[in-house]
Amino acid sequence: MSPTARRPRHNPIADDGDALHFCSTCAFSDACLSQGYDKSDLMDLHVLVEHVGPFHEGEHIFREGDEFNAIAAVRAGTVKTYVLDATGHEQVLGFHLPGEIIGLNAISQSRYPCNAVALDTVMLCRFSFPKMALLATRMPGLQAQLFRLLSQDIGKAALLAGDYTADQRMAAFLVALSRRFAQRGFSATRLHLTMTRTDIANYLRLAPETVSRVLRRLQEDGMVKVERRELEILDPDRLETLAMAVLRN
Amino acid sequence: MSPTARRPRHNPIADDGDALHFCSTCAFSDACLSQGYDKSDLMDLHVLVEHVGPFHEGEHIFREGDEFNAIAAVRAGTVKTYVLDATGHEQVLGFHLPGEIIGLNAISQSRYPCNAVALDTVMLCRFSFPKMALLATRMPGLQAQLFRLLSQDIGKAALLAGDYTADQRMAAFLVALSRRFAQRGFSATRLHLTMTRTDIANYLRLAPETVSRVLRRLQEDGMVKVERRELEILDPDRLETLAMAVLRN
DNA sequence: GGCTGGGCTTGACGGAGGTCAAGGCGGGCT
DNA sequence: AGCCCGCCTTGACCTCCGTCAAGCCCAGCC
Repeated sequence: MSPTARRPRHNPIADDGDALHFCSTCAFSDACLSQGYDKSDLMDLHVLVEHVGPFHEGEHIFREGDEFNAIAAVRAGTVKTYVLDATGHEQVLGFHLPGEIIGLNAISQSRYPCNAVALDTVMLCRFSFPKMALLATRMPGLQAQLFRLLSQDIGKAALLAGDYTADQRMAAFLVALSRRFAQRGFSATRLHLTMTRTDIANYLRLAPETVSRVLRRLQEDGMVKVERRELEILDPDRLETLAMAVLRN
Repeated sequence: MSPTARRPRHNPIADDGDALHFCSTCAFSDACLSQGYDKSDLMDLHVLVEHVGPFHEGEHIFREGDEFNAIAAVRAGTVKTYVLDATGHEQVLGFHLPGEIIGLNAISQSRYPCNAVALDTVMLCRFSFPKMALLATRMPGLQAQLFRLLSQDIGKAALLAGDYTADQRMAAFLVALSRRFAQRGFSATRLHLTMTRTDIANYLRLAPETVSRVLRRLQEDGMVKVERRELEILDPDRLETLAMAVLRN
C-alpha cells in the first residue's frame, strides 16, 4: 500500500508500525490523501509521525503540567483522560478509542491540562505539533483538518453538561460508544468495556453505585445484556430514544 | 492610531467602526501586531474584517443550522449562546463578553451548532473564516492564535461539567465573570448582570429558584451584595475559595 | 485448597436541589 | 396615575441520587 494510494475511510486495521508509512487509523490520513498532495508533502508529514508504545494498563502517556509538544492519535487500545479536583478526586474527561486524537486541549497553554493513562495496551501515533503547524501552512487541507478536529472537541463536553437523569447519561454513553466502535469497523452491538464502573461513574458524574443500578435497570427493561465488562445492546432503538435528550441528533 | 502601532493589550475601548482600522478589542490584534507583520499583511487582515451591528436585545446573531462562514469577536455588549434540548428547553452554553470570540464551534460542521442572541446592544467584528484560514497560511502567528483560541474553548465546559454544589457553581460563575471583566478594563467588583436569573440558572444547570436562594445565601454570608442586576463582590477571597473546586487554577 | 483484594452489587437512609404554587416588585405601557 | 407583564423571591413538599455499610464474585497468589 503506497502512501499516495487512496485508502478506505476509517480502516480499523492499524498498519505494522513502520513510521514512514502514514498511520492508517488516524484522522489525518483522509485530510491529506484525499487532496492529491504529492509525494514530497507526504514525506514531510511522515517524518513528523512517530509510532510509540505499547503503553500497558495503568501507564501514563502524559501528566497534567507536562510540557506540550505533540498531539497523538490512538492506534490501538483505550486512553482515559482525567484531572484531579481540589480534594484529589478523579474527574474523568473522556475515553479515547482508536482513531481519536488526544492532546488538542494542550495547545493553548503549551502544557497538558490533564492526565492521560492507558486502560489496556495502547499504541499511538505521535505528531510533533510545531512541525505539524508549520507543515499546515503549506498544506491548507491539513490546516483545515486541524481546525475541524479542534472545533469538534469544543462541543464534546455536551455529554457531561446538561442536567440529565442517570438513565439518560448512561444510555447516551453506551450509544456514543457503540457509534464510535462501529465507525472504526468494530461491532456496534457487542461492546467490551475497557474501563471500570468507577471510571464510567466519574465520567458521567454519577456514583459507582448508581452506574451499577442503572445498568441493572436497563437490563431488566431488556435494552442491554451486561456480564462483567461485556455488554450487548439488545434494543438499540429504545436506547437511542433514551439517549436522544443528551445526544440531540 | 495607525494600524501598525503597538496597541496596549486588552484595550477596553472599541474603535469607532472604520472597518479598515483593525478591531482593537479582539484577540487577533495581539497575535498580529506583536509579531511585526508588515503593512501589506495587516491590510489583508483588515479587508476580511467587517464591523457589524448594532444588534438589539433579543436579536439573533445566528441560529442553529445556519451556514457557517464567519467567526466574530464581540466588541460591545453580551452574547448568549444556547441550544434547545429535545423537549424545547433552553440550554445556555455561554455568555460572551467584549473581546471574546463566537462561532469557533461551527467550523467542524460548516454550520452553527447553536443559537446566538444579543442580551443587550451588541457590536461585532466579523471575520470571514475561509479568508482568515487562507491568510493564516501566510501568517504563522495568526494560525497559532487560531489554534490557541480553539484549544482554549475545549476546556471551557469544565464549569458546567463536574458535580458541584449550587453554591460552588454560582461562586465560580461570579469569579469567572469578574476576571473576564477585569481583563477588559472593567471593574472586577461591581458587575452588571446582563442576563436574567433564568439564563444564569440554565447556564449553571440549576433551577431559577435555586439561583435566587444561593444569591441570598451568599449575600447573608457577606460575600456579595445583590440588588436586581447589580452585583458587588464584597469578599473576593472567600468567593474564590468557594469557586476553586470548579475553576481549579 | 484457602486467602486476599479489587471491582461490583445491593439495600437503607438522608440531603441537596427540583417542582409547584403564590406573592412581590419594578418598568413600560396607555 | 393605574395597569400589566416579566422577572424575581419565598415557602412547602418531594424525589433522585449520593452516601454509608455490607456482602458477593472472580482473579491471582501462596
